[in-house]
Amino acid sequence: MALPQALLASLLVDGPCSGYDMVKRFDEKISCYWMASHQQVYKTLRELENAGWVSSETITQTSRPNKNIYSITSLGKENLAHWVLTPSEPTTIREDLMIKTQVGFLVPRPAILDELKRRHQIHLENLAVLKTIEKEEFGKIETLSLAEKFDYLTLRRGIRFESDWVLWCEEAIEMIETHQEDQ
Amino acid sequence: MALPQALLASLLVDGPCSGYDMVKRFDEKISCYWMASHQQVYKTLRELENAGWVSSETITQTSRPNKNIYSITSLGKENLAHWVLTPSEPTTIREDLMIKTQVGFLVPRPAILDELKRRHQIHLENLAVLKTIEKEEFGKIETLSLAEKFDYLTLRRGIRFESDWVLWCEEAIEMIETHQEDQ
DNA sequence: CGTGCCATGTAAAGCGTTACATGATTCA
DNA sequence: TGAATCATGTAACGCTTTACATGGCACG
Repeated sequence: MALPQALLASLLVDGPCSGYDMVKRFDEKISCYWMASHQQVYKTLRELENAGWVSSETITQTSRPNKNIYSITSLGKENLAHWVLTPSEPTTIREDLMIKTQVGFLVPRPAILDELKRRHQIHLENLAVLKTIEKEEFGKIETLSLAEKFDYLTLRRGIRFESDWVLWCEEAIEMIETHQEDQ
Repeated sequence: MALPQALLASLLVDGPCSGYDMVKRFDEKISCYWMASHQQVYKTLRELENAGWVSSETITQTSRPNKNIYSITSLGKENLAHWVLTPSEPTTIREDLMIKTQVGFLVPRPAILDELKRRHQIHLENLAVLKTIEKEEFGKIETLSLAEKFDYLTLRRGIRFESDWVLWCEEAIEMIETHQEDQ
């Protein structure tokens, strides 16, 4: 629902960039709270330009395809600020793994344990990436400006989210592994 | 993507029910990991019946509309077990509040603090509901059967999820409130 | 010589939300 | 008398995913 605003926010906080660069930003940092395919990103950037919320400059390249560099306009900034003031409800959740866990008794225990361990590993890796960013970009919290603190808080949400998954996986693995059939 | 399986799982774990009842299950318990509107639920149940994964029985009522009670079939159960064995990737996240936090410096501090406090309250309330279910339905963990433990783990995921939101909101409010402009 | 990166796009199908619709009963 | 509950559905729109498409350059 708020992909346009996610793009505007990135252009504002991290500066102007091309659609291609934006996709990379999503893959790296933004993915901890938003996902988007390249098709969506390119399309939405064009729509934002039609609406006058971003402007673009084409950089002609010889040995590579041309780039369109997008920047947020003052109109886009106004719109974004206005949107920030509207309340937003928590995202609806859709987590396949929870369904699988709920009916885990249908399959052999090692099968579901393998899946839980795989997920544990994925979230450990995601967490490691985010913690590296935390260390490198937000070293001394006290010295951060207000804008940097806001940016830091989004990273903190990602770190908490991944940590929480890691802990749940550990709880689940422990509970399933130690279960005794004799009751 | 996995709404059919979510419905099958509910019919299996919590027993046969009507579309109307299923919507209530979603509102109550399932919502901690899946959301669905009544339109989606009714439609998907009909599709499941066409596929032979559920069967239905119509209960004629006089002073109320008729009910269709759906039950999972053995074919449906087989299909569900097969699906459980396929790996699933973490859900893509889409959280409006994170975008708002990231560009929170665009609006007056009280405005963003109000929104953070509102969210804090929402997650506190969600958490309270889930903890009540935990106490009432899963009192002594050691005595649970394996199937009950699997069911309990999905609830634990919901509890962790809401707790984590509460803690992040507190961290965010603290950080924004105590920030001194003098740097 | 194959794989991956750069850089952008179109088209179709599927999924989800929003709005609209019915109609009796129960409760404040 | 107005609102909420029971019980199910249709229709339109918009968002998201998946598949398909191009074409040169760099690296091993």
